[in-house]
Amino acid sequence: MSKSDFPVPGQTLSVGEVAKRSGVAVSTLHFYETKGLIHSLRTGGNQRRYPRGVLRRVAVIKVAQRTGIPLASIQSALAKLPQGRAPTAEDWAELSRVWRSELDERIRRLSQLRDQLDDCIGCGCLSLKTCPLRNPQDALGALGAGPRLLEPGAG
Amino acid sequence: MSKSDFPVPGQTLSVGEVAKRSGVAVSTLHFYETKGLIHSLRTGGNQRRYPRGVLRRVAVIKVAQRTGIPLASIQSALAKLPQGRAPTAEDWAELSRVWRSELDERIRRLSQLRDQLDDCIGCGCLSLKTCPLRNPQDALGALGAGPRLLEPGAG
DNA sequence: GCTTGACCTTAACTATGCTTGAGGTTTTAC
DNA sequence: GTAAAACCTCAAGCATAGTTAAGGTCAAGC
Repeated sequence: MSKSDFPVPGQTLSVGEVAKRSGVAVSTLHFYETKGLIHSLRTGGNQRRYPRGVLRRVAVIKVAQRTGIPLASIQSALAKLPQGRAPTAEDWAELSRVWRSELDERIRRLSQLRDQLDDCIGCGCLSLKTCPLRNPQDALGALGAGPRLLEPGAG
Repeated sequence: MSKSDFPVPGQTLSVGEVAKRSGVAVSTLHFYETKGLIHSLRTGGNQRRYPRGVLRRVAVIKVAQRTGIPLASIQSALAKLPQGRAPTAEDWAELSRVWRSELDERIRRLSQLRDQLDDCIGCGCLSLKTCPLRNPQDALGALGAGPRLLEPGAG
Protein backbone atom coordinates (compact mmCIF):
# COMPACT_ATOMS: atom_id res chain seq x y z
CA MET A 1 0.00 0.00 0.00
CA SER A 2 1.53 3.27 -1.09
CA LYS A 3 1.50 6.12 1.35
CA SER A 4 -0.59 8.42 -0.75
CA ASP A 5 -3.77 6.57 -1.54
CA PHE A 6 -5.49 7.14 1.73
CA PRO A 7 -7.78 9.92 0.50
CA VAL A 8 -9.04 7.95 -2.49
CA PRO A 9 -7.17 9.10 -5.61
CA GLY A 10 -9.36 9.89 -8.57
CA GLN A 11 -12.14 10.96 -6.25
CA THR A 12 -10.17 13.72 -4.62
CA LEU A 13 -8.32 16.69 -6.03
CA SER A 14 -4.87 18.04 -5.27
CA VAL A 15 -4.50 21.71 -4.53
CA GLY A 16 -3.04 22.30 -7.98
CA GLU A 17 -6.00 20.65 -9.63
CA VAL A 18 -8.44 22.72 -7.64
CA ALA A 19 -6.49 25.85 -8.54
CA LYS A 20 -6.61 25.03 -12.22
CA ARG A 21 -10.29 24.12 -12.26
CA SER A 22 -11.53 26.90 -10.04
CA GLY A 23 -9.32 29.62 -11.39
CA VAL A 24 -7.95 30.73 -8.03
CA ALA A 25 -4.26 30.59 -7.11
CA VAL A 26 -2.83 27.84 -4.95
CA SER A 27 -1.81 30.44 -2.41
CA THR A 28 -5.40 31.63 -2.26
CA LEU A 29 -6.64 28.13 -1.54
CA HIS A 30 -4.12 27.84 1.28
CA PHE A 31 -5.29 31.19 2.53
CA TYR A 32 -8.95 30.18 2.38
CA GLU A 33 -8.12 27.09 4.35
CA THR A 34 -6.47 29.09 7.13
CA LYS A 35 -9.65 31.18 7.24
CA GLY A 36 -11.87 28.14 7.50
CA LEU A 37 -13.55 28.74 4.17
CA ILE A 38 -12.54 25.38 2.75
CA HIS A 39 -11.22 22.17 4.29
CA SER A 40 -8.97 19.36 3.13
CA LEU A 41 -7.86 15.87 3.95
CA ARG A 42 -4.17 15.03 3.94
CA THR A 43 -2.23 12.23 2.30
CA GLY A 44 0.37 10.24 4.24
CA GLY A 45 2.87 12.70 2.81
CA ASN A 46 0.94 15.70 4.18
CA GLN A 47 -0.41 16.89 0.89
CA ARG A 48 -3.91 18.32 0.64
CA ARG A 49 -6.66 16.32 -1.00
CA TYR A 50 -10.02 17.95 -1.59
CA PRO A 51 -13.40 16.32 -2.12
CA ARG A 52 -14.90 17.41 -5.44
CA GLY A 53 -17.44 19.53 -3.63
CA VAL A 54 -14.71 22.04 -2.97
CA LEU A 55 -15.13 23.35 -6.51
CA ARG A 56 -18.70 24.42 -5.89
CA ARG A 57 -17.65 25.84 -2.56
CA VAL A 58 -14.93 27.95 -4.13
CA ALA A 59 -17.33 29.06 -6.84
CA VAL A 60 -19.80 30.15 -4.21
CA ILE A 61 -17.11 32.04 -2.33
CA LYS A 62 -16.14 33.93 -5.46
CA VAL A 63 -19.70 34.85 -6.28
CA ALA A 64 -20.34 36.05 -2.76
CA GLN A 65 -17.20 38.13 -2.89
CA ARG A 66 -18.34 39.76 -6.07
CA THR A 67 -21.45 40.91 -4.30
CA GLY A 68 -19.19 42.67 -1.82
CA ILE A 69 -19.45 40.30 1.12
CA PRO A 70 -16.25 40.04 3.18
CA LEU A 71 -14.59 36.66 3.58
CA ALA A 72 -15.32 36.51 7.29
CA SER A 73 -19.06 36.74 6.60
CA ILE A 74 -18.82 34.20 3.84
CA GLN A 75 -17.06 31.91 6.24
CA SER A 76 -19.78 32.11 8.86
CA ALA A 77 -22.48 31.64 6.24
CA LEU A 78 -20.74 28.53 4.93
CA ALA A 79 -20.28 27.25 8.47
CA LYS A 80 -24.06 27.14 8.80
CA LEU A 81 -24.42 24.65 5.99
CA PRO A 82 -25.59 21.26 7.27
CA GLN A 83 -22.67 19.24 8.55
CA GLY A 84 -22.14 15.59 7.76
CA ARG A 85 -23.61 15.61 4.26
CA ALA A 86 -22.79 17.37 1.05
CA PRO A 87 -24.87 20.54 0.63
CA THR A 88 -27.86 20.17 -1.67
CA ALA A 89 -28.97 22.55 -4.41
CA GLU A 90 -31.55 23.88 -1.96
CA ASP A 91 -28.81 24.57 0.62
CA TRP A 92 -26.97 26.70 -1.91
CA ALA A 93 -30.16 28.37 -3.05
CA GLU A 94 -30.92 29.29 0.54
CA LEU A 95 -27.51 30.96 0.85
CA SER A 96 -28.09 32.74 -2.43
CA ARG A 97 -31.35 34.15 -1.14
CA VAL A 98 -29.64 35.67 1.87
CA TRP A 99 -26.86 37.16 -0.21
CA ARG A 100 -29.26 38.34 -2.83
CA SER A 101 -31.04 40.47 -0.25
CA GLU A 102 -27.77 41.90 1.03
CA LEU A 103 -26.84 42.73 -2.53
CA ASP A 104 -30.23 44.36 -2.92
CA GLU A 105 -29.54 46.55 0.04
CA ARG A 106 -26.16 47.60 -1.33
CA ILE A 107 -27.69 48.49 -4.64
CA ARG A 108 -30.44 50.43 -2.91
CA ARG A 109 -27.92 52.53 -1.01
CA LEU A 110 -25.78 53.19 -4.01
CA SER A 111 -28.82 54.22 -6.02
CA GLN A 112 -29.86 56.61 -3.32
CA LEU A 113 -26.40 58.08 -3.33
CA ARG A 114 -26.56 58.41 -7.10
CA ASP A 115 -29.86 60.22 -6.99
CA GLN A 116 -28.55 62.66 -4.45
CA LEU A 117 -25.42 63.15 -6.47
CA ASP A 118 -27.73 64.00 -9.37
CA ASP A 119 -29.44 66.65 -7.33
CA CYS A 120 -26.11 68.08 -6.32
CA ILE A 121 -24.63 68.24 -9.79
CA GLY A 122 -26.91 71.13 -10.54
CA CYS A 123 -26.03 73.17 -7.52
CA GLY A 124 -22.44 72.24 -6.70
CA CYS A 125 -23.55 72.25 -3.08
CA LEU A 126 -21.38 69.37 -2.01
CA SER A 127 -20.16 71.06 1.12
CA LEU A 128 -23.21 73.07 2.16
CA LYS A 129 -24.91 72.09 5.35
CA THR A 130 -28.20 71.52 3.57
CA CYS A 131 -26.80 69.07 1.07
CA PRO A 132 -28.07 65.55 1.74
CA LEU A 133 -24.72 64.16 0.71
CA ARG A 134 -23.09 66.09 3.50
CA ASN A 135 -25.49 64.64 6.07
CA PRO A 136 -25.41 60.92 5.56
CA GLN A 137 -27.24 60.21 8.82
CA ASP A 138 -30.52 60.24 6.97
CA ALA A 139 -31.11 56.82 5.52
CA LEU A 140 -27.73 56.42 3.89
CA GLY A 141 -25.49 55.14 6.64
CA ALA A 142 -22.04 53.73 6.05
CA LEU A 143 -21.51 51.79 2.88
CA GLY A 144 -19.14 49.34 4.47
CA ALA A 145 -16.34 50.01 2.05
CA GLY A 146 -13.71 50.39 4.73
CA PRO A 147 -13.21 50.76 8.44
CA ARG A 148 -15.51 53.57 9.53
CA LEU A 149 -16.17 55.85 6.60
CA LEU A 150 -18.11 58.42 8.53
CA GLU A 151 -18.33 59.49 12.12
CA PRO A 152 -21.65 58.40 13.61
CA GLY A 153 -21.91 61.19 16.13
CA ALA A 154 -19.77 63.94 14.73
CA GLY A 155 -21.54 67.11 15.65
CA MET B 1 4.40 90.59 15.44
CA SER B 2 3.68 87.19 16.99
CA LYS B 3 5.03 84.16 15.25
CA SER B 4 1.67 82.59 14.53
CA ASP B 5 -0.32 85.20 12.61
CA PHE B 6 1.27 84.62 9.28
CA PRO B 7 -1.56 82.55 7.82
CA VAL B 8 -4.26 85.06 8.72
CA PRO B 9 -6.06 83.90 11.87
CA GLY B 10 -9.82 83.94 11.68
CA GLN B 11 -9.61 83.25 7.98
CA THR B 12 -7.84 79.97 8.35
CA LEU B 13 -8.64 76.86 10.35
CA SER B 14 -6.46 74.73 12.59
CA VAL B 15 -6.45 71.00 12.04
CA GLY B 16 -8.60 70.52 15.12
CA GLU B 17 -11.20 72.94 13.82
CA VAL B 18 -11.32 71.23 10.47
CA ALA B 19 -11.69 67.89 12.23
CA LYS B 20 -14.59 69.15 14.32
CA ARG B 21 -16.39 70.78 11.43
CA SER B 22 -15.84 68.09 8.86
CA GLY B 23 -16.36 65.13 11.14
CA VAL B 24 -13.11 63.41 10.23
CA ALA B 25 -10.36 62.65 12.73
CA VAL B 26 -7.23 64.80 12.95
CA SER B 27 -5.17 61.75 12.09
CA THR B 28 -7.24 61.33 8.95
CA LEU B 29 -6.55 64.92 7.90
CA HIS B 30 -2.84 64.33 8.40
CA PHE B 31 -3.17 61.19 6.39
CA TYR B 32 -5.03 62.94 3.59
CA GLU B 33 -2.31 65.54 3.49
CA THR B 34 0.41 62.93 3.05
CA LYS B 35 -1.64 61.56 0.17
CA GLY B 36 -1.96 64.96 -1.46
CA LEU B 37 -5.73 65.12 -1.03
CA ILE B 38 -5.61 68.32 0.95
CA HIS B 39 -2.95 70.97 1.53
CA SER B 40 -2.10 73.37 4.33
CA LEU B 41 -0.06 76.42 5.15
CA ARG B 42 2.09 76.43 8.27
CA THR B 43 2.40 78.91 11.09
CA GLY B 44 5.80 80.04 12.32
CA GLY B 45 5.47 77.29 14.88
CA ASN B 46 4.91 74.67 12.18
CA GLN B 47 1.24 74.15 12.82
CA ARG B 48 -1.17 73.58 9.98
CA ARG B 49 -3.58 76.28 8.89
CA TYR B 50 -6.20 75.50 6.29
CA PRO B 51 -8.10 77.84 4.01
CA ARG B 52 -11.85 77.50 4.55
CA GLY B 53 -12.19 75.75 1.23
CA VAL B 54 -10.74 72.67 2.80
CA LEU B 55 -14.14 71.90 4.31
CA ARG B 56 -15.75 71.54 0.93
CA ARG B 57 -12.79 69.55 -0.26
CA VAL B 58 -13.06 67.11 2.62
CA ALA B 59 -16.81 66.85 2.07
CA VAL B 60 -16.21 65.99 -1.55
CA ILE B 61 -13.63 63.39 -0.60
CA LYS B 62 -16.08 61.71 1.73
CA VAL B 63 -18.84 61.65 -0.82
CA ALA B 64 -16.55 60.23 -3.45
CA GLN B 65 -15.42 57.56 -1.06
CA ARG B 66 -18.99 56.57 -0.39
CA THR B 67 -19.44 55.92 -4.05
CA GLY B 68 -16.58 53.45 -3.81
CA ILE B 69 -13.82 55.48 -5.40
CA PRO B 70 -10.35 54.82 -3.94
CA LEU B 71 -8.44 57.72 -2.43
CA ALA B 72 -5.76 57.59 -5.10
CA SER B 73 -8.37 58.21 -7.79
CA ILE B 74 -9.97 60.96 -5.76
CA GLN B 75 -6.57 62.53 -5.42
CA SER B 76 -5.92 62.59 -9.12
CA ALA B 77 -9.40 63.93 -9.81
CA LEU B 78 -8.89 66.74 -7.31
CA ALA B 79 -5.48 67.45 -8.76
CA LYS B 80 -7.18 68.32 -12.04
CA LEU B 81 -9.15 71.14 -10.51
CA PRO B 82 -7.98 74.50 -11.80
CA GLN B 83 -4.96 75.72 -9.88
CA GLY B 84 -4.56 79.24 -8.63
CA ARG B 85 -8.20 79.97 -7.85
CA ALA B 86 -10.76 78.41 -5.59
CA PRO B 87 -12.90 75.84 -7.41
CA THR B 88 -16.31 77.09 -8.48
CA ALA B 89 -19.63 75.32 -8.12
CA GLU B 90 -19.29 74.30 -11.75
CA ASP B 91 -15.88 72.76 -11.06
CA TRP B 92 -17.40 70.59 -8.37
CA ALA B 93 -20.39 69.76 -10.51
CA GLU B 94 -18.05 68.62 -13.25
CA LEU B 95 -16.33 66.25 -10.81
CA SER B 96 -19.71 65.01 -9.64
CA ARG B 97 -20.69 64.19 -13.20
CA VAL B 98 -17.65 62.00 -13.66
CA TRP B 99 -18.18 60.20 -10.39
CA ARG B 100 -21.85 59.87 -11.01
CA SER B 101 -21.15 57.88 -14.16
CA GLU B 102 -18.68 55.65 -12.37
CA LEU B 103 -21.26 55.04 -9.69
CA ASP B 104 -23.74 54.26 -12.42
CA GLU B 105 -21.43 51.64 -13.80
CA ARG B 106 -20.97 50.05 -10.38
CA ILE B 107 -24.69 49.90 -9.88
CA ARG B 108 -25.15 48.41 -13.31
CA ARG B 109 -22.72 45.60 -12.59
CA LEU B 110 -24.18 44.84 -9.22
CA SER B 111 -27.67 44.77 -10.68
CA GLN B 112 -26.54 42.36 -13.33
CA LEU B 113 -25.02 40.17 -10.66
CA ARG B 114 -28.26 40.33 -8.70
CA ASP B 115 -30.33 39.28 -11.67
CA GLN B 116 -28.10 36.35 -12.32
CA LEU B 117 -28.16 35.42 -8.67
CA ASP B 118 -31.95 35.43 -9.01
CA ASP B 119 -31.76 32.99 -11.87
CA CYS B 120 -29.46 30.77 -9.88
CA ILE B 121 -31.56 30.71 -6.74
CA GLY B 122 -34.02 28.49 -8.49
CA CYS B 123 -31.51 25.95 -9.66
CA GLY B 124 -28.72 26.02 -7.11
CA CYS B 125 -26.36 25.86 -10.05
CA LEU B 126 -23.69 28.08 -8.59
CA SER B 127 -20.83 25.82 -9.54
CA LEU B 128 -22.05 24.38 -12.82
CA LYS B 129 -20.11 25.27 -15.93
CA THR B 130 -23.18 26.72 -17.56
CA CYS B 131 -23.99 29.09 -14.74
CA PRO B 132 -23.36 32.69 -15.74
CA LEU B 133 -22.12 33.45 -12.26
CA ARG B 134 -19.37 30.93 -12.73
CA ASN B 135 -18.26 32.51 -15.99
CA PRO B 136 -17.87 36.17 -15.31
CA GLN B 137 -16.04 36.81 -18.57
CA ASP B 138 -19.34 37.63 -20.20
CA ALA B 139 -20.16 41.24 -19.48
CA LEU B 140 -19.51 41.13 -15.78
CA GLY B 141 -15.77 41.53 -15.48
CA ALA B 142 -14.05 42.23 -12.20
CA LEU B 143 -15.91 44.38 -9.74
CA GLY B 144 -12.79 46.01 -8.43
CA ALA B 145 -13.43 44.94 -4.85
CA GLY B 146 -9.91 43.64 -4.35
CA PRO B 147 -6.75 42.67 -6.13
CA ARG B 148 -7.69 40.27 -8.91
CA LEU B 149 -10.94 38.60 -8.01
CA LEU B 150 -11.00 36.32 -10.97
CA GLU B 151 -8.44 34.91 -13.31
CA PRO B 152 -8.77 36.47 -16.74
CA GLY B 153 -7.46 33.54 -18.69
CA ALA B 154 -8.07 30.56 -16.46
CA GLY B 155 -9.05 27.78 -18.76
C1' DG C 1 17.65 6.21 -8.68
C1' DC C 2 17.52 10.65 -9.74
C1' DT C 3 15.79 14.85 -11.56
C1' DT C 4 11.92 17.74 -11.87
C1' DG C 5 7.64 19.57 -10.77
C1' DA C 6 4.26 19.86 -7.36
C1' DC C 7 3.73 20.32 -2.78
C1' DC C 8 4.67 21.75 2.27
C1' DT C 9 5.20 25.61 6.13
C1' DT C 10 6.29 29.99 7.93
C1' DA C 11 7.21 34.61 7.49
C1' DA C 12 7.31 38.68 5.29
C1' DC C 13 5.53 41.80 1.84
C1' DT C 14 1.78 44.41 -1.10
C1' DA C 15 -2.09 47.62 -1.14
C1' DT C 16 -5.85 50.51 1.00
C1' DG C 17 -7.27 53.46 4.73
C1' DC C 18 -6.63 54.73 8.58
C1' DT C 19 -5.51 54.75 14.14
C1' DT C 20 -2.41 54.65 18.02
C1' DG C 21 1.61 55.60 20.57
C1' DA C 22 5.94 57.80 21.78
C1' DG C 23 8.38 61.71 22.53
C1' DG C 24 8.66 66.48 21.89
C1' DT C 25 6.91 71.60 20.68
C1' DT C 26 3.43 75.38 20.44
C1' DT C 27 -0.52 77.89 21.83
C1' DT C 28 -3.81 79.24 24.88
C1' DA C 29 -5.77 80.31 29.21
C1' DC C 30 -5.45 81.69 33.66
C1' DG D 1 4.92 82.54 33.75
C1' DT D 2 3.21 78.20 33.89
C1' DA D 3 0.08 74.34 33.15
C1' DA D 4 -2.91 72.21 30.04
C1' DA D 5 -4.61 71.55 25.59
C1' DA D 6 -3.52 71.27 21.05
C1' DC D 7 -0.20 70.52 17.91
C1' DC D 8 4.06 68.26 15.60
C1' DT D 9 6.71 63.97 13.43
C1' DC D 10 7.71 59.37 12.83
C1' DA D 11 6.97 54.61 13.45
C1' DA D 12 4.27 50.92 14.24
C1' DG D 13 -0.18 48.60 14.35
C1' DC D 14 -4.91 46.94 12.61
C1' DA D 15 -8.07 44.94 9.19
C1' DT D 16 -8.92 42.89 4.59
C1' DA D 17 -7.32 39.93 0.93
C1' DG D 18 -4.21 37.99 -0.62
C1' DT D 19 1.06 37.17 -2.99
C1' DT D 20 5.92 36.14 -2.75
C1' DA D 21 10.02 34.17 -0.98
C1' DA D 22 12.82 30.90 1.53
C1' DG D 23 13.95 26.52 2.65
C1' DG D 24 12.65 21.93 2.56
C1' DT D 25 9.67 17.43 1.24
C1' DC D 26 6.98 14.44 -1.91
C1' DA D 27 5.77 12.11 -6.09
C1' DA D 28 6.17 10.92 -10.82
C1' DG D 29 8.66 10.26 -15.13
C1' DC D 30 12.45 8.34 -17.44
